Amino acid sequence: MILPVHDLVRERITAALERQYALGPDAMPAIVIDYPPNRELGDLALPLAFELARRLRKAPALIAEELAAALGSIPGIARVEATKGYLNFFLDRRAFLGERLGVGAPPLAARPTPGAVKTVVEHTAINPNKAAHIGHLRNSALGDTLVRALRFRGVPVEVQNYIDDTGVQVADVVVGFRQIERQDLAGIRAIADSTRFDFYCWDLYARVADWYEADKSRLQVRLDTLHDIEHGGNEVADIAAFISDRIVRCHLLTMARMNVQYDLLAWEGDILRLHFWARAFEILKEKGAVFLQSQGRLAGCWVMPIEDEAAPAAEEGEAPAADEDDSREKVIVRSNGTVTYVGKDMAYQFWKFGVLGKDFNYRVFSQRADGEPVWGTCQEAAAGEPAHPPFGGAGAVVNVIDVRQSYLQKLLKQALSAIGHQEEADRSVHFSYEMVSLTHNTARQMGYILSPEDAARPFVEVSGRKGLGVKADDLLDVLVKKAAEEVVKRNAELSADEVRRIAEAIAVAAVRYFMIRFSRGKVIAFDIDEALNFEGESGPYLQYAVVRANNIFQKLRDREGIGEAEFLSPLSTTRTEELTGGAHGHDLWALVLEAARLDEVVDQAVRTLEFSVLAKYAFGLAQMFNAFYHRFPILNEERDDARRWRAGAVSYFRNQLTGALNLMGIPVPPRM
RNA sequence: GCGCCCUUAGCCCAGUUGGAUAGAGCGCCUGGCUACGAACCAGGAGGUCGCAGGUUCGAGUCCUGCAGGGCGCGCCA
Repeated sequence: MILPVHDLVRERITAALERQYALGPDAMPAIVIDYPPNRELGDLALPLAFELARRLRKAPALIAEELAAALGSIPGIARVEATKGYLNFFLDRRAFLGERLGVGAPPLAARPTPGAVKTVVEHTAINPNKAAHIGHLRNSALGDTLVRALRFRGVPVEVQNYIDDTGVQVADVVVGFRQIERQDLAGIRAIADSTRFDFYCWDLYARVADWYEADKSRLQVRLDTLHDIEHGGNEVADIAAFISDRIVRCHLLTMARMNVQYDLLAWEGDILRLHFWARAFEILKEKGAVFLQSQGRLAGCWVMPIEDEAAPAAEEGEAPAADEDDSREKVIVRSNGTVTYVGKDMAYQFWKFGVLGKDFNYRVFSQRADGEPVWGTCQEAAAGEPAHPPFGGAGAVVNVIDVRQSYLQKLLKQALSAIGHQEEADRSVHFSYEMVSLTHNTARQMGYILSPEDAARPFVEVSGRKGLGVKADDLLDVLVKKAAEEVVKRNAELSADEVRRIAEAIAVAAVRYFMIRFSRGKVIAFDIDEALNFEGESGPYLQYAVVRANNIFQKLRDREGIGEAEFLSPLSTTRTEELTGGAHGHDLWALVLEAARLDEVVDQAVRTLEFSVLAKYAFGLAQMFNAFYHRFPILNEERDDARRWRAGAVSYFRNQLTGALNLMGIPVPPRM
């Protein structure tokens, strides 16, 4: 962990600037900490002198030298050099690695995360009417990694999964069962008990689309069904409830394969039945956030004015374009009195922040693999569990939803602001990401016939098409099968069960790494062959690096009967030539320093919601280890001091990369 | 029409609040297994960072304009 060192350096620099140049708190520049291009130049680099040159009317090189002299000794810092205007810090290598291996002085206390308020993260939110597809995997991989990263930083997190059980998607499957298959609840239950129900509905949903297509008048059936579902208390509603319950359970199993878990499932039906919207509507009206439009094409609708932040009010010279009469309004309640999708979302968002003044009832929906309960909202107090944990009431909310929802997410912030909760609006974050498509090659492999329109584009958009797409479980199954073949090739003695478990872990790594490695604003084209290629930059590559490191200590136990901790404990008194001097001291140290940057990288990833930096960091670290491993013998090294320092570096690297993988939800198999 | 995003090697992508010589992977070429396992490593070829201005000691990174591409802007969800 490097951030405590950063903090100490900043603290000392600030003090030195005060002493040397009488800079007050207001004049203090931001202290940037970089890394020099190589370890011979130092371990931390501060371009501070360039920043101060103009203000102090001095050459950067001179300022750097003065600061280096003024700093005095800093615990953990061996020396400070001024080079070409940079202020370069050299860490005390023995103390640094010793602390992190627990064989020397206790490490600097990690700083508390500033503003660590309870954070609600909502992700996944798959329509509960068919199997999860490949696009959902990007959502849950990003969302779950965010959750893990926040918890790593000490932020209390509540993971919610929103279940839209009252929308047209569920209604369509209900229509399919009743109109096409002529099934009643009992018949559907029998199907659910005897098939992969989410797969069954996947196909049925496609058939319903065709059924509508064949006779457009049938769309009236959909409307009637939707109406029945919203009303409740009839068999149609019971069927819808049954279907969404069963499909959600399928989704939870799929996500569990990916090591994704939830604390609470929030059901849209409960938001309706508990009249969350009615309460939110009262608040919106009370605060004047919405008004009843009396004229124009939106007459009779309750609307919210849309702020156009593109027209800055700062320009006072010109009158705002109010006379254009295009001041935009978003319909919240239709003229027929029903609430729109946005309205329901506003009520849910208000509840998340604890500003709605109402709460759900809660029941245990299912059990996670780790034994913890997954809670679900429910309507009836009688059906609820009185002793439930507190839900909602967050200080910050992150909604993980694809970029197409940007407009609506912006409206949620505006609504919070409009009802006088500016702080909640500021802490209402849309974690957006681009879509997942397929490469042409993969689309063909999945049996698509490419239209001329598709062929003209660089990739094939499929997740929006009814009944098309790649099912998440199918993808995982293919990956597991392929991984198992590779494992068997290399470990002929393993049992089928062991191979299966290892292959599952590899498949998870392949998918989760692929979903994380691209920056979120980029459309990614999923390619089966690339995902199946376990060479190069991939999740399995990372796992392999850790497995290799673990094997070293396994060999140590097998050959010499010595445990890892015992082997490393003499390091506090071992001579440090291997670590500090010699021709290759920098190689070993570079690995240690890079491994230490995990906390800094996580910090950056959370700040920018950009988890590709975590993926790339982990990959670079693994590469660095593989090169080191190849170049330097560890157990086979003859000099005892070199042997132990190398093992120490490997041990620390292994701990840190394992931690990075854990943040990405990637497990480390015992062998590969 | 308005708004947001993308444009870096043949392909696919990293590049931190602006910092030292623009980096990986794939593909191509050359070389390396004596198990701390080669799902690996070493080396090579490959660059006008979309274009044009600007700010700065310093710009792939910030600002303005332009071009190409994607997405959004429903009394759908």
